[in-house]
Amino acid sequence: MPKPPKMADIAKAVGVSLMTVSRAFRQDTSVGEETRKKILMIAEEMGYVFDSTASNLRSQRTGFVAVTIPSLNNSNFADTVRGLNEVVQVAGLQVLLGYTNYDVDEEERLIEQLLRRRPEAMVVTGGRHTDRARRLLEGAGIPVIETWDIPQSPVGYTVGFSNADAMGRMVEHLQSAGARRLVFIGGDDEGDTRGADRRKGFVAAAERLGLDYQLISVGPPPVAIREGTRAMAGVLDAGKQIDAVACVSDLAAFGALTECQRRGVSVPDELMIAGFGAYDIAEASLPGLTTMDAHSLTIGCKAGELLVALLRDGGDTATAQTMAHIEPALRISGSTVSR
Amino acid sequence: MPKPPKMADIAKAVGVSLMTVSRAFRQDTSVGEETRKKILMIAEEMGYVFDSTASNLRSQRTGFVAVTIPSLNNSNFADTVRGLNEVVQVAGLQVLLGYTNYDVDEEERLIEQLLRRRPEAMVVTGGRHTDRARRLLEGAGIPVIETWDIPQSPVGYTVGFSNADAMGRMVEHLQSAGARRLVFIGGDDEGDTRGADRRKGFVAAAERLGLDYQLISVGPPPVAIREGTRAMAGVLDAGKQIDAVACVSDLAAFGALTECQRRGVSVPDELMIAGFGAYDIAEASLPGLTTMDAHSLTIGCKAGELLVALLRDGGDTATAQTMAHIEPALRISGSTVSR
DNA sequence: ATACGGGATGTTAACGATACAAATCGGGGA
DNA sequence: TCCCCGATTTGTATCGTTAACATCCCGTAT
Repeated sequence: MPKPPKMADIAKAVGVSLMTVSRAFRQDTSVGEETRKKILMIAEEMGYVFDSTASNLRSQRTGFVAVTIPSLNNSNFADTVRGLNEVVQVAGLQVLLGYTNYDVDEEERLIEQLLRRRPEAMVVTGGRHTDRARRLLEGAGIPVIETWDIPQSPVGYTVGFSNADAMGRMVEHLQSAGARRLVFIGGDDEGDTRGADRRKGFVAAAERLGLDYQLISVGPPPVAIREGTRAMAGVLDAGKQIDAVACVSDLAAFGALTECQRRGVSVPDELMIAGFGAYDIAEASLPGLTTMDAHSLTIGCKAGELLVALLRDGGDTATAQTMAHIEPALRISGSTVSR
Repeated sequence: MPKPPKMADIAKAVGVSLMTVSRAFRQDTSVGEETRKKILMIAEEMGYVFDSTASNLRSQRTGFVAVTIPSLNNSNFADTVRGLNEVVQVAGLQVLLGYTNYDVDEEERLIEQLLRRRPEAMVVTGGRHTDRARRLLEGAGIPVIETWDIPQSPVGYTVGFSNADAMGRMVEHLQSAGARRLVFIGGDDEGDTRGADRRKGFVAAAERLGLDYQLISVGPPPVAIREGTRAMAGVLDAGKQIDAVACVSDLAAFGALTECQRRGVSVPDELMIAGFGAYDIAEASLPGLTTMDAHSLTIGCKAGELLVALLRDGGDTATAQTMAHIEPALRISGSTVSR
């Protein structure tokens, strides 16, 4: 098999210099209309495919945006990545995605792995990192955006909200709907700071409002439908009288809901159920799930826009605010309020 | 800000040659135990981060695996990517993901975009491509794997199944469960060959078995919960007597199911509903959804294993079969059979 | 003692594009 | 007619790493 052609080969074939070919492949540089057309035509004929690896090295620009998320499945992060992707791809950037599996050590490995690729910006989920990960991020010399959290001491930029406050508002809603004895269903806190914050917010609000409460942990995140079902079964088996269940995610809430239905427990009349995240299923289930819309997609879009602006201005960071707050919205539906 | 250190700087600091540093960062090359330890220590101290862009260029290896999928949201492909990712990442490969949005022209653009990054292998969803896309894939000189389909004339390797046959089996199941008048709910075929094949399989089986049927299209894919709800509403409004609804995906089936429940139509007694894809929701809903498990995760894993093997052997393709068939499994549940 | 082998290290020249600076070419104004 | 200007094109060095080959050192077989 013959070696694939490179720019020099095109140049020879067309009868121009290497540099002219190079510029013909870029948008804005000055090349004669004729020349460019000819070059592109011959390149296509010869089956030339531009080699970014060389370009990346020489220009010191990769067009990569590195993104770390805990998990793609059973989580809102997929939406965030989608929003981010849509925004950055029109700017000619390519997302490099990595999964931390809710583990900060894994995150550290991942961040180092990704930084080797010389991304031009880094978007991470959450604000808790190992010391080394922090050092790596700070030393990388690229914009860093932390999402889904409001860290106490951010590394760089932030696009997020307070998970604790959001869950607190949910508890307030449950109280105002008449609930006095609550249960929180969530995953292990280990590594999932968002889940942990929601639990903390739940506890804080419940105590502030003088409500009776109990916490249930179902194991490592992500907390999906199955876990919600199991936890609900446990709660109902225990036989303790309760009024409302707040779940760390809509998936768990949906699992809890179906378990109730399976056992003939009427929702919301006998028991209210609340979720988190505004998944599609919250709207579709019967009854609909009351949930907290964290605007996952918007978080991604905002992060993307911020990042594109930062990269365009070339470090002229004055234009952008350091901390974007995306206020979650309470969506009340049939699982906590009779219709 | 001082420029980030490179290998040469480490070399100087440690007092060895550049090459020794380079070797120290790789696994298998011969470097003295002492020397390596010292190099790694000083590198860490100096905050050195390996630069793959240079390595990629010189070694002509990127460690990238390019993957194109129609959509990450509301689809099985997320699982396939997850499986693929898990397998290839232990081999030190990084997935480069792109979304075609169920459009072959978009796919062509994407494939070219991705090939510029010089991936070492390419995994695409489906077997239909533009001529140019095909040419690009064939000329890239890397292993190409088509998934989720069995193309008539594959570009390279295949990991998939016959969507038509799978849906045919579903129709057989519905018939044997007593259904005679069927409805198929799917998206526009435009670009979604998998959906189109399922519809074809539905039609073929229905005609073969002498069943009455009707086809409903709900617009461009992905076909999610909302679309299922809407389509079901349309069917019920039409008032025509039917026995079973087969959906192109579990999400649509779930939407259809909840719409029935909203209207008091008993499933499966008055109407059977079948989905496709074995999403979590199929198991969790009440009643459970009868579905066709296409083994999305397995498809990804198999593709990953194949690809890792191909890359290790360095083109010694004799070891691997060209076409891996992953037989879907029918999962019968409460939405088509009374329990 | 000499030759030999193999592990550890060093030297040089790429990989394929782009930054930067310099050269070429017409054409309009003095 | 000559010079200068902008548009277009060219030449050369270089991005940071690794392949390929050369060298050195030391223990062991002969």
